[in-house]
Amino acid sequence: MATGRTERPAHRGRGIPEATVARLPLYLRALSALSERGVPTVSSEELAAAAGVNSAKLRKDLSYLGSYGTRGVGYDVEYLVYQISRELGLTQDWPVAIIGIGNLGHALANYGGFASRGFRVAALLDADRAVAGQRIAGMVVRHMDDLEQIVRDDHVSIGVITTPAPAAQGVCDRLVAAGITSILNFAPTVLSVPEGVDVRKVDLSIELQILAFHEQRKSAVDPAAPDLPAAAQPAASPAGGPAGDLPEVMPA
Amino acid sequence: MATGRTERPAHRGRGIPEATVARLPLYLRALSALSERGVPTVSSEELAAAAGVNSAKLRKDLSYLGSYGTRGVGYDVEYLVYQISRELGLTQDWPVAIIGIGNLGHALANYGGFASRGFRVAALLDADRAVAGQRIAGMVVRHMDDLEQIVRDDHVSIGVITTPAPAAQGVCDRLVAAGITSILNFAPTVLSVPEGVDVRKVDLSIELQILAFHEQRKSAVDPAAPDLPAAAQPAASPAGGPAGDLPEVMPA
DNA sequence: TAGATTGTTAATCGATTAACAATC
DNA sequence: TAGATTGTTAATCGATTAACAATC
Repeated sequence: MATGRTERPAHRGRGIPEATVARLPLYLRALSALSERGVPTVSSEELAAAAGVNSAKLRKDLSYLGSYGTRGVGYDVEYLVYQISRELGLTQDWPVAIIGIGNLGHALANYGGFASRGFRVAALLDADRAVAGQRIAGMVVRHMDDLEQIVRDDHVSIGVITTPAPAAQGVCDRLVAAGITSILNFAPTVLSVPEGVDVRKVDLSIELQILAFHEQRKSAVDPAAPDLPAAAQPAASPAGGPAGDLPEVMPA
Repeated sequence: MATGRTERPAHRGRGIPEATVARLPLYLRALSALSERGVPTVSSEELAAAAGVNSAKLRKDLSYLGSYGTRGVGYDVEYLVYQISRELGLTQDWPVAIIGIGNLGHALANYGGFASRGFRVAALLDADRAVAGQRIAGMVVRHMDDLEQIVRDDHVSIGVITTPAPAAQGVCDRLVAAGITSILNFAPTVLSVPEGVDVRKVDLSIELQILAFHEQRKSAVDPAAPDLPAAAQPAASPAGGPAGDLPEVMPA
Protein backbone atom coordinates (compact mmCIF):
# COMPACT_ATOMS: atom_id res chain seq x y z
CA MET A 1 0.00 0.00 0.00
CA ALA A 2 1.07 3.61 -0.63
CA THR A 3 4.45 3.00 -2.20
CA GLY A 4 5.43 6.11 -4.11
CA ARG A 5 3.83 8.51 -1.65
CA THR A 6 5.00 12.07 -1.10
CA GLU A 7 6.00 13.86 2.06
CA ARG A 8 2.54 14.52 3.45
CA PRO A 9 1.29 13.28 6.84
CA ALA A 10 -1.01 10.27 6.61
CA HIS A 11 -3.06 10.59 3.44
CA ARG A 12 -4.23 14.17 3.90
CA GLY A 13 -5.72 15.93 0.93
CA ARG A 14 -5.18 13.53 -1.91
CA GLY A 15 -5.58 9.80 -1.89
CA ILE A 16 -8.75 9.27 0.10
CA PRO A 17 -10.04 5.82 -0.94
CA GLU A 18 -13.23 5.81 -2.99
CA ALA A 19 -14.94 3.56 -0.45
CA THR A 20 -14.20 6.13 2.23
CA VAL A 21 -15.46 9.04 0.15
CA ALA A 22 -18.72 7.16 -0.39
CA ARG A 23 -19.20 6.83 3.37
CA LEU A 24 -18.36 10.37 4.39
CA PRO A 25 -21.89 11.58 3.52
CA LEU A 26 -23.29 8.95 5.89
CA TYR A 27 -21.11 10.17 8.72
CA LEU A 28 -22.03 13.73 7.91
CA ARG A 29 -25.73 12.95 8.09
CA ALA A 30 -25.38 11.18 11.42
CA LEU A 31 -23.27 14.03 12.77
CA SER A 32 -25.80 16.61 11.62
CA ALA A 33 -28.50 14.80 13.54
CA LEU A 34 -26.30 14.77 16.66
CA SER A 35 -25.51 18.43 16.14
CA GLU A 36 -29.19 19.29 16.00
CA ARG A 37 -29.76 17.46 19.23
CA GLY A 38 -27.00 19.56 20.75
CA VAL A 39 -24.70 16.60 21.40
CA PRO A 40 -21.20 18.05 21.84
CA THR A 41 -18.98 14.97 21.36
CA VAL A 42 -19.37 11.46 20.05
CA SER A 43 -17.24 8.32 20.21
CA SER A 44 -16.35 6.29 17.15
CA GLU A 45 -18.50 3.51 18.56
CA GLU A 46 -21.60 5.71 18.81
CA LEU A 47 -21.11 7.45 15.49
CA ALA A 48 -20.45 4.17 13.73
CA ALA A 49 -23.68 2.73 15.11
CA ALA A 50 -25.61 5.78 13.93
CA ALA A 51 -24.12 5.50 10.46
CA GLY A 52 -24.54 1.75 10.25
CA VAL A 53 -20.87 0.78 9.94
CA ASN A 54 -18.39 -0.77 12.34
CA SER A 55 -16.22 1.46 14.46
CA ALA A 56 -12.86 0.26 13.14
CA LYS A 57 -13.92 1.24 9.65
CA LEU A 58 -15.16 4.61 10.84
CA ARG A 59 -11.89 5.40 12.61
CA LYS A 60 -9.87 4.35 9.61
CA ASP A 61 -12.04 6.47 7.31
CA LEU A 62 -11.69 9.52 9.52
CA SER A 63 -7.96 8.99 9.84
CA TYR A 64 -7.64 9.74 6.10
CA LEU A 65 -8.91 13.25 6.77
CA GLY A 66 -6.57 13.88 9.68
CA SER A 67 -6.43 13.39 13.43
CA TYR A 68 -9.61 15.13 14.41
CA GLY A 69 -10.48 13.08 17.47
CA THR A 70 -9.28 13.14 21.07
CA ARG A 71 -8.14 9.90 22.65
CA GLY A 72 -10.19 8.98 25.67
CA VAL A 73 -12.88 11.47 24.67
CA GLY A 74 -14.10 11.09 21.12
CA TYR A 75 -14.85 13.56 18.34
CA ASP A 76 -16.17 17.10 18.63
CA VAL A 77 -19.40 16.96 16.65
CA GLU A 78 -19.36 20.49 15.21
CA TYR A 79 -15.72 20.32 14.33
CA LEU A 80 -16.10 17.00 12.55
CA VAL A 81 -19.16 18.24 10.66
CA TYR A 82 -17.07 21.10 9.40
CA GLN A 83 -14.07 18.97 8.45
CA ILE A 84 -16.12 16.43 6.54
CA SER A 85 -18.14 19.16 4.83
CA ARG A 86 -14.97 20.84 3.74
CA GLU A 87 -13.44 17.60 2.54
CA LEU A 88 -16.52 16.83 0.45
CA GLY A 89 -16.57 20.33 -0.96
CA LEU A 90 -19.90 21.19 0.63
CA THR A 91 -18.74 24.52 1.94
CA GLN A 92 -19.22 25.89 -1.54
CA ASP A 93 -22.20 26.34 -3.81
CA TRP A 94 -23.02 23.70 -6.43
CA PRO A 95 -25.56 24.83 -9.01
CA VAL A 96 -27.36 21.82 -10.44
CA ALA A 97 -29.35 21.53 -13.66
CA ILE A 98 -32.01 18.87 -14.07
CA ILE A 99 -32.61 17.79 -17.65
CA GLY A 100 -35.80 15.92 -18.46
CA ILE A 101 -38.84 17.02 -16.49
CA GLY A 102 -40.94 13.89 -16.51
CA ASN A 103 -42.21 12.27 -13.35
CA LEU A 104 -38.77 11.72 -11.92
CA GLY A 105 -37.35 15.09 -12.91
CA HIS A 106 -40.42 16.68 -11.39
CA ALA A 107 -39.90 14.75 -8.18
CA LEU A 108 -36.24 15.73 -8.00
CA ALA A 109 -37.06 19.39 -8.61
CA ASN A 110 -39.23 19.27 -5.52
CA TYR A 111 -36.83 17.10 -3.54
CA GLY A 112 -35.85 18.81 -0.32
CA GLY A 113 -32.54 16.99 -0.02
CA PHE A 114 -31.22 18.72 -3.11
CA ALA A 115 -31.41 22.17 -1.66
CA SER A 116 -29.34 21.27 1.38
CA ARG A 117 -25.59 20.92 1.69
CA GLY A 118 -24.57 23.40 -0.93
CA PHE A 119 -26.60 21.97 -3.79
CA ARG A 120 -28.97 24.33 -5.49
CA VAL A 121 -31.30 23.55 -8.35
CA ALA A 122 -30.30 26.29 -10.76
CA ALA A 123 -32.29 25.19 -13.80
CA LEU A 124 -34.87 22.74 -15.11
CA LEU A 125 -34.80 21.83 -18.80
CA ASP A 126 -36.93 19.79 -21.13
CA ALA A 127 -36.96 19.02 -24.83
CA ASP A 128 -40.75 19.29 -25.03
CA ARG A 129 -41.96 22.82 -25.79
CA ALA A 130 -45.19 22.03 -23.97
CA VAL A 131 -43.20 21.36 -20.78
CA ALA A 132 -40.81 24.28 -21.21
CA GLY A 133 -42.51 27.36 -19.82
CA GLN A 134 -44.32 25.47 -17.08
CA ARG A 135 -43.68 26.51 -13.51
CA ILE A 136 -42.33 23.73 -11.27
CA ALA A 137 -41.00 24.09 -7.75
CA GLY A 138 -41.01 27.83 -8.21
CA MET A 139 -38.94 27.74 -11.39
CA VAL A 140 -39.82 28.11 -15.03
CA VAL A 141 -38.77 25.08 -17.07
CA ARG A 142 -36.46 26.10 -19.89
CA HIS A 143 -36.13 24.54 -23.31
CA MET A 144 -33.17 22.35 -24.21
CA ASP A 145 -32.18 24.84 -26.90
CA ASP A 146 -30.92 27.10 -24.13
CA LEU A 147 -28.80 24.46 -22.41
CA GLU A 148 -25.39 25.81 -23.31
CA GLN A 149 -26.37 29.35 -22.42
CA ILE A 150 -27.87 28.31 -19.09
CA VAL A 151 -24.81 26.29 -18.12
CA ARG A 152 -22.64 29.29 -18.88
CA ASP A 153 -24.77 32.00 -17.31
CA ASP A 154 -25.72 30.08 -14.17
CA HIS A 155 -22.32 28.44 -13.71
CA VAL A 156 -23.94 25.02 -13.56
CA SER A 157 -21.43 22.49 -12.27
CA ILE A 158 -23.49 19.30 -12.04
CA GLY A 159 -25.96 17.95 -14.59
CA VAL A 160 -28.72 15.56 -13.56
CA ILE A 161 -30.12 13.51 -16.43
CA THR A 162 -33.71 12.32 -16.00
CA THR A 163 -34.62 11.92 -19.66
CA PRO A 164 -35.84 8.72 -21.29
CA ALA A 165 -32.96 6.32 -22.02
CA PRO A 166 -32.71 7.02 -25.76
CA ALA A 167 -32.17 10.75 -25.17
CA ALA A 168 -29.59 10.43 -22.41
CA GLN A 169 -26.38 10.12 -24.44
CA GLY A 170 -27.24 13.13 -26.57
CA VAL A 171 -27.97 15.25 -23.51
CA CYS A 172 -24.79 13.99 -21.91
CA ASP A 173 -22.73 14.97 -24.95
CA ARG A 174 -24.16 18.47 -24.91
CA LEU A 175 -23.51 18.85 -21.19
CA VAL A 176 -19.92 17.75 -21.66
CA ALA A 177 -19.47 20.06 -24.64
CA ALA A 178 -20.81 22.87 -22.49
CA GLY A 179 -18.08 22.18 -19.96
CA ILE A 180 -19.89 20.07 -17.35
CA THR A 181 -17.64 17.45 -15.76
CA SER A 182 -19.99 15.90 -13.19
CA ILE A 183 -23.13 14.05 -14.18
CA LEU A 184 -25.73 12.17 -12.18
CA ASN A 185 -27.53 9.80 -14.52
CA PHE A 186 -30.99 8.38 -13.79
CA ALA A 187 -31.57 7.08 -17.30
CA PRO A 188 -30.99 3.34 -17.64
CA THR A 189 -28.14 3.58 -20.13
CA VAL A 190 -24.37 3.44 -20.01
CA LEU A 191 -23.08 6.89 -20.86
CA SER A 192 -19.85 7.40 -22.79
CA VAL A 193 -17.87 10.36 -21.58
CA PRO A 194 -14.33 11.56 -22.18
CA GLU A 195 -11.58 11.22 -19.59
CA GLY A 196 -12.02 13.64 -16.73
CA VAL A 197 -15.81 13.59 -16.67
CA ASP A 198 -17.42 11.86 -13.70
CA VAL A 199 -20.66 10.00 -14.14
CA ARG A 200 -22.57 8.50 -11.27
CA LYS A 201 -25.60 6.43 -11.90
CA VAL A 202 -28.78 5.79 -10.00
CA ASP A 203 -30.67 2.82 -11.33
CA LEU A 204 -33.87 1.70 -9.67
CA SER A 205 -34.26 -1.33 -11.85
CA ILE A 206 -30.79 -2.60 -11.00
CA GLU A 207 -31.37 -2.22 -7.27
CA LEU A 208 -34.56 -4.24 -7.55
CA GLN A 209 -32.81 -6.95 -9.51
CA ILE A 210 -30.14 -7.27 -6.85
CA LEU A 211 -32.84 -7.60 -4.20
CA ALA A 212 -34.60 -10.22 -6.29
CA PHE A 213 -31.39 -12.23 -6.54
CA HIS A 214 -31.07 -12.44 -2.77
CA GLU A 215 -34.78 -12.92 -2.20
CA GLN A 216 -34.72 -15.86 -4.54
CA ARG A 217 -31.86 -17.42 -2.61
CA LYS A 218 -33.72 -17.10 0.65
CA SER A 219 -36.78 -18.98 -0.48
CA ALA A 220 -34.80 -21.51 -2.46
CA VAL A 221 -35.56 -24.94 -1.03
CA ASP A 222 -32.52 -26.61 -2.55
CA PRO A 223 -29.64 -24.21 -3.24
CA ALA A 224 -28.28 -26.59 -5.85
CA ALA A 225 -30.97 -28.01 -8.13
CA PRO A 226 -32.47 -25.72 -10.84
CA ASP A 227 -30.30 -25.93 -13.92
CA LEU A 228 -30.35 -27.17 -17.47
CA PRO A 229 -28.21 -30.14 -18.48
CA ALA A 230 -24.79 -28.93 -19.62
CA ALA A 231 -25.51 -30.63 -22.92
CA ALA A 232 -28.31 -28.23 -23.89
CA GLN A 233 -25.79 -25.46 -24.56
CA PRO A 234 -25.88 -22.51 -27.00
CA ALA A 235 -27.62 -24.50 -29.74
CA ALA A 236 -31.08 -24.42 -28.20
CA SER A 237 -32.11 -21.10 -26.71
CA PRO A 238 -34.78 -22.25 -24.26
CA ALA A 239 -37.74 -22.87 -26.54
CA GLY A 240 -39.99 -19.81 -26.34
CA GLY A 241 -38.71 -19.30 -22.81
CA PRO A 242 -38.84 -16.22 -20.60
CA ALA A 243 -36.07 -14.52 -22.56
CA GLY A 244 -38.40 -13.04 -25.14
CA ASP A 245 -40.88 -11.79 -22.56
CA LEU A 246 -38.49 -9.32 -21.01
CA PRO A 247 -39.21 -5.85 -22.40
CA GLU A 248 -36.68 -3.07 -22.52
CA VAL A 249 -36.04 -1.12 -19.37
CA MET A 250 -37.19 2.35 -20.21
CA PRO A 251 -38.01 5.92 -19.40
CA ALA A 252 -37.57 7.59 -16.11
CA MET B 1 -10.04 -17.91 -1.81
CA ALA B 2 -12.69 -20.64 -1.49
CA THR B 3 -11.19 -22.78 1.21
CA GLY B 4 -13.92 -24.97 2.61
CA ARG B 5 -15.78 -25.31 -0.69
CA THR B 6 -17.98 -28.26 -1.55
CA GLU B 7 -17.92 -30.56 -4.54
CA ARG B 8 -19.55 -28.26 -7.10
CA PRO B 9 -17.92 -27.19 -10.37
CA ALA B 10 -16.51 -23.66 -10.29
CA HIS B 11 -18.80 -21.52 -8.13
CA ARG B 12 -22.10 -22.56 -9.69
CA GLY B 13 -25.26 -21.71 -7.86
CA ARG B 14 -24.08 -20.41 -4.54
CA GLY B 15 -21.18 -18.13 -3.92
CA ILE B 16 -21.53 -15.58 -6.67
CA PRO B 17 -19.58 -12.52 -5.47
CA GLU B 18 -21.65 -9.47 -4.60
CA ALA B 19 -19.74 -7.34 -7.09
CA THR B 20 -20.68 -9.78 -9.81
CA VAL B 21 -24.35 -9.87 -8.82
CA ALA B 22 -24.42 -6.08 -9.02
CA ARG B 23 -23.16 -6.19 -12.60
CA LEU B 24 -25.41 -8.93 -13.94
CA PRO B 25 -28.28 -6.47 -14.48
CA LEU B 26 -25.96 -4.34 -16.64
CA TYR B 27 -25.10 -7.31 -18.81
CA LEU B 28 -28.73 -8.26 -19.01
CA ARG B 29 -29.68 -4.81 -20.20
CA ALA B 30 -26.98 -4.79 -22.86
CA LEU B 31 -27.98 -8.27 -23.97
CA SER B 32 -31.64 -7.30 -24.19
CA ALA B 33 -30.72 -4.45 -26.51
CA LEU B 34 -28.72 -6.84 -28.69
CA SER B 35 -31.58 -9.31 -28.63
CA GLU B 36 -34.00 -6.66 -29.83
CA ARG B 37 -31.69 -5.84 -32.69
CA GLY B 38 -31.72 -9.51 -33.59
CA VAL B 39 -27.99 -10.01 -32.92
CA PRO B 40 -27.49 -13.77 -32.46
CA THR B 41 -24.07 -13.93 -30.76
CA VAL B 42 -21.74 -11.53 -29.01
CA SER B 43 -18.12 -11.71 -27.90
CA SER B 44 -17.01 -10.83 -24.39
CA GLU B 45 -15.21 -7.85 -25.88
CA GLU B 46 -18.35 -6.46 -27.51
CA LEU B 47 -20.65 -7.16 -24.59
CA ALA B 48 -18.18 -5.69 -22.14
CA ALA B 49 -18.00 -2.49 -24.19
CA ALA B 50 -21.79 -2.26 -24.28
CA ALA B 51 -22.00 -2.70 -20.52
CA GLY B 52 -19.14 -0.36 -19.77
CA VAL B 53 -16.76 -2.85 -18.13
CA ASN B 54 -13.60 -4.56 -19.29
CA SER B 55 -13.79 -7.92 -20.96
CA ALA B 56 -11.71 -9.85 -18.43
CA LYS B 57 -14.11 -8.84 -15.72
CA LEU B 58 -17.09 -9.79 -17.84
CA ARG B 59 -15.73 -13.24 -18.59
CA LYS B 60 -14.90 -13.82 -14.96
CA ASP B 61 -18.36 -12.71 -13.90
CA LEU B 62 -20.05 -14.99 -16.41
CA SER B 63 -17.84 -17.88 -15.39
CA TYR B 64 -19.50 -17.86 -11.98
CA LEU B 65 -22.79 -18.73 -13.65
CA GLY B 66 -21.33 -21.54 -15.71
CA SER B 67 -19.67 -22.10 -19.08
CA TYR B 68 -22.23 -20.55 -21.33
CA GLY B 69 -19.92 -19.30 -24.08
CA THR B 70 -18.28 -21.01 -27.02
CA ARG B 71 -14.56 -20.58 -27.53
CA GLY B 72 -13.74 -18.95 -30.82
CA VAL B 73 -17.35 -17.82 -31.23
CA GLY B 74 -18.72 -15.92 -28.25
CA TYR B 75 -22.00 -16.09 -26.36
CA ASP B 76 -25.45 -16.87 -27.71
CA VAL B 77 -27.42 -13.74 -26.89
CA GLU B 78 -30.82 -15.34 -26.17
CA TYR B 79 -29.32 -18.14 -24.16
CA LEU B 80 -27.29 -15.76 -22.01
CA VAL B 81 -30.32 -13.51 -21.47
CA TYR B 82 -32.14 -16.53 -20.16
CA GLN B 83 -29.32 -17.73 -17.93
CA ILE B 84 -28.76 -14.34 -16.34
CA SER B 85 -32.49 -13.77 -15.89
CA ARG B 86 -32.80 -17.09 -14.18
CA GLU B 87 -29.79 -16.46 -11.97
CA LEU B 88 -31.22 -13.12 -10.89
CA GLY B 89 -34.61 -14.64 -10.24
CA LEU B 90 -36.33 -12.59 -12.93
CA THR B 91 -38.16 -15.53 -14.40
CA GLN B 92 -40.61 -15.22 -11.55
CA ASP B 93 -43.07 -12.55 -10.49
CA TRP B 94 -42.06 -10.02 -7.83
CA PRO B 95 -44.99 -8.02 -6.45
CA VAL B 96 -43.75 -4.68 -5.13
CA ALA B 97 -45.44 -2.28 -2.72
CA ILE B 98 -44.55 1.41 -2.69
CA ILE B 99 -45.05 3.11 0.64
CA GLY B 100 -45.19 6.89 0.73
CA ILE B 101 -46.85 8.48 -2.28
CA GLY B 102 -45.19 11.88 -2.36
CA ASN B 103 -43.41 13.22 -5.41
CA LEU B 104 -40.94 10.36 -5.53
CA GLY B 105 -43.44 7.60 -4.78
CA HIS B 106 -45.65 9.07 -7.45
CA ALA B 107 -42.79 9.05 -9.94
CA LEU B 108 -41.91 5.46 -9.11
CA ALA B 109 -45.50 4.35 -9.47
CA ASN B 110 -45.40 5.65 -13.03
CA TYR B 111 -41.89 4.43 -13.71
CA GLY B 112 -41.83 2.11 -16.68
CA GLY B 113 -38.73 0.25 -15.57
CA PHE B 114 -40.56 -1.17 -12.57
CA ALA B 115 -43.04 -3.10 -14.61
CA SER B 116 -40.39 -4.88 -16.64
CA ARG B 117 -38.33 -7.90 -15.68
CA GLY B 118 -40.77 -9.56 -13.38
CA PHE B 119 -41.40 -6.60 -11.09
CA ARG B 120 -44.99 -5.55 -10.71
CA VAL B 121 -46.31 -2.68 -8.64
CA ALA B 122 -48.91 -4.50 -6.59
CA ALA B 123 -49.85 -1.71 -4.19
CA LEU B 124 -49.39 1.95 -3.34
CA LEU B 125 -49.77 3.04 0.27
CA ASP B 126 -49.77 6.32 2.13
CA ALA B 127 -50.33 7.41 5.72
CA ASP B 128 -52.32 10.46 4.64
CA ARG B 129 -56.05 9.77 4.32
CA ALA B 130 -56.26 12.54 1.73
CA VAL B 131 -53.81 10.66 -0.46
CA ALA B 132 -55.31 7.22 0.14
CA GLY B 133 -58.18 6.79 -2.27
CA GLN B 134 -56.55 8.79 -5.04
CA ARG B 135 -56.00 7.05 -8.34
CA ILE B 136 -52.37 6.95 -9.48
CA ALA B 137 -50.92 5.02 -12.38
CA GLY B 138 -54.21 3.18 -12.65
CA MET B 139 -54.20 2.07 -9.04
CA VAL B 140 -56.07 3.27 -5.99
CA VAL B 141 -53.73 4.35 -3.20
CA ARG B 142 -54.44 2.40 -0.02
CA HIS B 143 -54.08 3.56 3.55
CA MET B 144 -51.21 2.40 5.74
CA ASP B 145 -53.71 0.77 8.08
CA ASP B 146 -54.13 -1.96 5.50
CA LEU B 147 -50.41 -2.66 5.06
CA GLU B 148 -50.32 -6.06 6.75
CA GLN B 149 -53.41 -7.24 4.96
CA ILE B 150 -52.15 -6.05 1.57
CA VAL B 151 -48.78 -7.74 2.02
CA ARG B 152 -50.55 -10.97 2.87
CA ASP B 153 -53.26 -10.89 0.21
CA ASP B 154 -51.09 -9.68 -2.65
CA HIS B 155 -48.03 -11.74 -1.69
CA VAL B 156 -45.86 -8.63 -1.72
CA SER B 157 -42.22 -9.64 -1.65
CA ILE B 158 -40.42 -6.31 -1.94
CA GLY B 159 -41.20 -3.09 -0.10
CA VAL B 160 -40.14 0.28 -1.50
CA ILE B 161 -39.98 3.04 1.09
CA THR B 162 -40.46 6.57 -0.23
CA THR B 163 -41.70 8.20 2.95
CA PRO B 164 -40.10 11.19 4.67
CA ALA B 165 -37.06 10.17 6.69
CA PRO B 166 -38.73 10.28 10.13
CA ALA B 167 -41.39 7.79 9.08
CA ALA B 168 -39.08 5.30 7.40
CA GLN B 169 -38.02 3.15 10.36
CA GLY B 170 -41.60 2.69 11.50
CA VAL B 171 -42.73 1.63 8.05
CA CYS B 172 -39.72 -0.66 7.80
CA ASP B 173 -40.60 -2.34 11.11
CA ARG B 174 -44.15 -2.97 9.97
CA LEU B 175 -42.97 -4.39 6.64
CA VAL B 176 -40.59 -6.72 8.43
CA ALA B 177 -43.27 -7.76 10.92
CA ALA B 178 -45.53 -8.50 7.98
CA GLY B 179 -42.90 -10.87 6.62
CA ILE B 180 -41.14 -8.76 4.01
CA THR B 181 -37.43 -9.56 3.73
CA SER B 182 -36.38 -7.25 0.87
CA ILE B 183 -36.57 -3.49 1.14
CA LEU B 184 -35.52 -0.70 -1.20
CA ASN B 185 -35.12 2.47 0.83
CA PHE B 186 -35.25 5.95 -0.69
CA ALA B 187 -35.56 7.76 2.63
CA PRO B 188 -32.30 9.29 3.81
CA THR B 189 -32.00 7.22 7.00
CA VAL B 190 -30.15 4.16 8.12
CA LEU B 191 -32.71 1.43 8.70
CA SER B 192 -32.30 -1.18 11.41
CA VAL B 193 -33.48 -4.60 10.38
CA PRO B 194 -33.09 -8.07 11.83
CA GLU B 195 -30.74 -10.65 10.37
CA GLY B 196 -32.03 -12.06 7.13
CA VAL B 197 -33.68 -8.90 5.88
CA ASP B 198 -32.00 -7.19 2.91
CA VAL B 199 -32.07 -3.44 2.64
CA ARG B 200 -30.75 -1.59 -0.36
CA LYS B 201 -30.59 2.12 -0.37
CA VAL B 202 -30.88 4.77 -3.05
CA ASP B 203 -29.70 8.13 -1.87
CA LEU B 204 -29.69 11.09 -4.23
CA SER B 205 -28.03 13.38 -1.77
CA ILE B 206 -25.12 11.01 -1.22
CA GLU B 207 -24.51 10.62 -4.93
CA LEU B 208 -24.38 14.37 -5.33
CA GLN B 209 -21.94 14.69 -2.45
CA ILE B 210 -19.62 12.14 -4.01
CA LEU B 211 -19.72 14.08 -7.28
CA ALA B 212 -18.99 17.30 -5.42
CA PHE B 213 -15.95 15.73 -3.81
CA HIS B 214 -14.43 14.87 -7.16
CA GLU B 215 -15.52 18.09 -8.80
CA GLN B 216 -13.79 20.02 -6.05
CA ARG B 217 -10.59 18.09 -6.65
CA LYS B 218 -10.64 18.86 -10.36
CA SER B 219 -10.80 22.60 -9.94
CA ALA B 220 -8.45 22.63 -6.96
CA VAL B 221 -5.45 24.81 -7.85
CA ASP B 222 -3.22 23.46 -5.12
CA PRO B 223 -4.15 19.94 -4.01
CA ALA B 224 -2.41 20.52 -0.70
CA ALA B 225 -3.20 23.93 0.80
CA PRO B 226 -6.61 24.51 2.46
CA ASP B 227 -6.42 23.38 6.06
CA LEU B 228 -6.59 24.70 9.57
CA PRO B 229 -3.54 24.64 11.83
CA ALA B 230 -3.43 21.39 13.78
CA ALA B 231 -3.43 23.46 16.95
CA ALA B 232 -6.97 24.75 16.42
CA GLN B 233 -8.35 21.31 17.22
CA PRO B 234 -11.58 20.27 19.00
CA ALA B 235 -11.58 23.28 21.31
CA ALA B 236 -12.69 25.82 18.72
CA SER B 237 -15.41 24.67 16.36
CA PRO B 238 -14.83 26.98 13.39
CA ALA B 239 -16.25 30.28 14.61
CA GLY B 240 -19.73 30.57 13.16
CA GLY B 241 -18.50 28.52 10.24
CA PRO B 242 -20.44 26.56 7.62
CA ALA B 243 -21.20 23.74 10.05
CA GLY B 244 -24.28 25.40 11.44
CA ASP B 245 -25.59 26.38 8.02
CA LEU B 246 -26.09 22.81 6.89
CA PRO B 247 -29.73 21.88 7.27
CA GLU B 248 -30.94 18.34 7.70
CA VAL B 249 -31.24 16.18 4.63
CA MET B 250 -34.89 15.45 4.43
CA PRO B 251 -37.98 14.04 2.85
CA ALA B 252 -38.14 12.27 -0.42
C1' DT C 1 -5.19 -26.07 -40.05
C1' DA C 2 -5.24 -21.09 -38.59
C1' DG C 3 -7.75 -17.69 -36.22
C1' DA C 4 -10.69 -16.34 -32.68
C1' DT C 5 -12.27 -16.24 -28.26
C1' DT C 6 -13.46 -18.39 -23.96
C1' DG C 7 -12.54 -19.90 -19.13
C1' DT C 8 -9.13 -19.90 -15.63
C1' DT C 9 -4.94 -18.92 -13.33
C1' DA C 10 -2.13 -16.06 -10.68
C1' DA C 11 -0.59 -11.63 -9.57
C1' DT C 12 -2.03 -7.31 -7.88
C1' DC C 13 -4.67 -4.09 -5.85
C1' DG C 14 -7.89 -2.09 -2.62
C1' DA C 15 -11.03 -2.59 1.35
C1' DT C 16 -12.17 -4.57 5.80
C1' DT C 17 -11.28 -5.87 10.38
C1' DA C 18 -9.25 -7.03 14.88
C1' DA C 19 -6.11 -5.76 17.94
C1' DC C 20 -3.42 -2.72 20.56
C1' DA C 21 -0.02 0.91 21.60
C1' DA C 22 -0.42 5.74 22.20
C1' DT C 23 -2.44 9.19 24.79
C1' DC C 24 -6.08 12.07 26.54
C1' DT D 1 -3.39 7.12 38.32
C1' DA D 2 -7.12 4.33 35.99
C1' DG D 3 -10.33 4.28 32.36
C1' DA D 4 -11.61 5.39 27.88
C1' DT D 5 -10.95 5.86 23.23
C1' DT D 6 -8.32 7.18 19.27
C1' DG D 7 -5.12 6.31 15.34
C1' DT D 8 -2.45 2.83 13.22
C1' DT D 9 -0.63 -1.60 12.24
C1' DA D 10 -0.88 -5.90 10.14
C1' DA D 11 -3.53 -9.71 8.79
C1' DT D 12 -7.23 -11.08 5.96
C1' DC D 13 -10.46 -10.94 2.63
C1' DG D 14 -12.53 -9.89 -1.78
C1' DA D 15 -12.26 -7.72 -6.38
C1' DT D 16 -9.72 -6.57 -10.53
C1' DT D 17 -6.77 -7.47 -14.26
C1' DA D 18 -3.46 -9.40 -17.60
C1' DA D 19 -2.12 -13.23 -19.66
C1' DC D 20 -2.59 -17.53 -21.78
C1' DA D 21 -3.75 -22.46 -22.29
C1' DA D 22 -7.75 -24.78 -23.87
C1' DT D 23 -10.70 -25.37 -27.54
C1' DC D 24 -14.18 -24.19 -30.86
